[in-house]
Amino acid sequence: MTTAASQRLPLSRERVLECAVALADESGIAALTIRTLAQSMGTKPMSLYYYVANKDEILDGIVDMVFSEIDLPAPHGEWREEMHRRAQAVRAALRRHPWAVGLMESRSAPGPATLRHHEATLATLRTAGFSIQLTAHAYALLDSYIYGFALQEAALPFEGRDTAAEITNPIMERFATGEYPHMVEIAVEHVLKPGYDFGDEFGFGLDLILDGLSRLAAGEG
Amino acid sequence: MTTAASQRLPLSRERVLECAVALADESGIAALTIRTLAQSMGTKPMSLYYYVANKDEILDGIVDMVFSEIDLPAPHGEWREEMHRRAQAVRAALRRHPWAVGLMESRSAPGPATLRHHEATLATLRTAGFSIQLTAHAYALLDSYIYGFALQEAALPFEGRDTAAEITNPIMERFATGEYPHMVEIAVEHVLKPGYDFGDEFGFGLDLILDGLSRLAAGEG
DNA sequence: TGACGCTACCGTACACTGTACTAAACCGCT
DNA sequence: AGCGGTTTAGTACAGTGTACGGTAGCGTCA
Repeated sequence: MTTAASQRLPLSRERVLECAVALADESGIAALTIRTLAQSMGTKPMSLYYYVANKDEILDGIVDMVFSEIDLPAPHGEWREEMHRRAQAVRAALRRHPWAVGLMESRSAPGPATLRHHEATLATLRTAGFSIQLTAHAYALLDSYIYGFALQEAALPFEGRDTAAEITNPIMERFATGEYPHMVEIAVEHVLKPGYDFGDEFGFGLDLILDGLSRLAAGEG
Repeated sequence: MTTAASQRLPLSRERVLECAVALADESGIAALTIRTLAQSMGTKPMSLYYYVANKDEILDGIVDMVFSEIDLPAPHGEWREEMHRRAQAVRAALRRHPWAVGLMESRSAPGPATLRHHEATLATLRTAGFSIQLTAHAYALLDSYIYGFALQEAALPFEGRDTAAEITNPIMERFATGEYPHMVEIAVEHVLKPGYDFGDEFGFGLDLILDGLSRLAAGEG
């Protein structure tokens, strides 16, 4: 009686979304099709439609799964510390799941985890004494920066420390014409230096933004 | 002799890309298929493949077309003014072509217009006396903010001034449970006020970032 | 006992996608 | 007139989301 069917976990909406995230992480969002997803779960395509209305719902669902991995900021903590931690946490999540950045543009129905995340962030700023206006400004600014940075990271053809050189060198040769001297300069003198990691640039911008907000918050409070 | 065929413009790579941009603007990037594109040009799908290797090349091409619409910054101008103008120009272009933001994540082969744009921007910062390190930091920061803002704008279900209210009101009713008090507060006291336009938030963050960079540049120079 | 409906799952079929392969039409040359 | 490269089309195929219609196993009730 130990058939494959009896051994495998029962289907559920949760499990469908978990497997969808895993599949997108491994093979990219383009490889996430109803058929491959069903196969990865040991089922047939149409079985999934019992738990999920359509593929769009899967896409909305996995974006919300990503938010559910992110620790919420503490509304009564020190705002700058909380915003710093949150920013790093969001970036880390988007790095683990690069497909999520591109997905956000097309999905407009936020899930419960997403809403909880937004709510906790707004609460932290308001509790710290930010005016409504400044809260809105700050949130738009911080999220724009975080998402934009994640977008650029996702677009990079290399990942992490040192690997830049291997990839970039062949490309650089096309630039030997001298048409792009400043790009070459930045590449040679900065990006191709050993130990370079684009991800390290994140902290610079984040601190600059938080410094600017500090100044404004002090002026308000 | 005035057949449809003789009247229509001759095909060319340029025209294929122009029509692709127009189609994506009108109907969204998902509607841009080889068949719909061919139909919009009054020809048959396979004819396009003479001018373009495959669909990926079309996608790379239209991203580059978007960059080609953006005025280059002047390397010898006042850097802050040039960066301000450039940021606004990029955002405006990404607003006209919202699909471009999502596309950037998946395309990693930059076209000539894209490269020229990067080169001119880097040149402006370096000419203004920014160190290599600060130039790299500043560029990553500015572009992250611009792209992230455009991403959020593209995800909004409404567009421009005032229309927020019409869309948001029905959604708000679901929040009447009191689970998200701060989101409701921001919505009621800020977003739903007459004259609100999310796009106006762009200037706030941009000025904050440029202020921060000014301080650092002054410290360097 | 047998009819019933509910849950969980699946097989088939259809319209649509990108594009490989093949063939035909066109056009400037000798 | 005929050749050869350039340009355009037709057909076909595998892969996509999913509508439609099952089926197998259950508990409930007459």
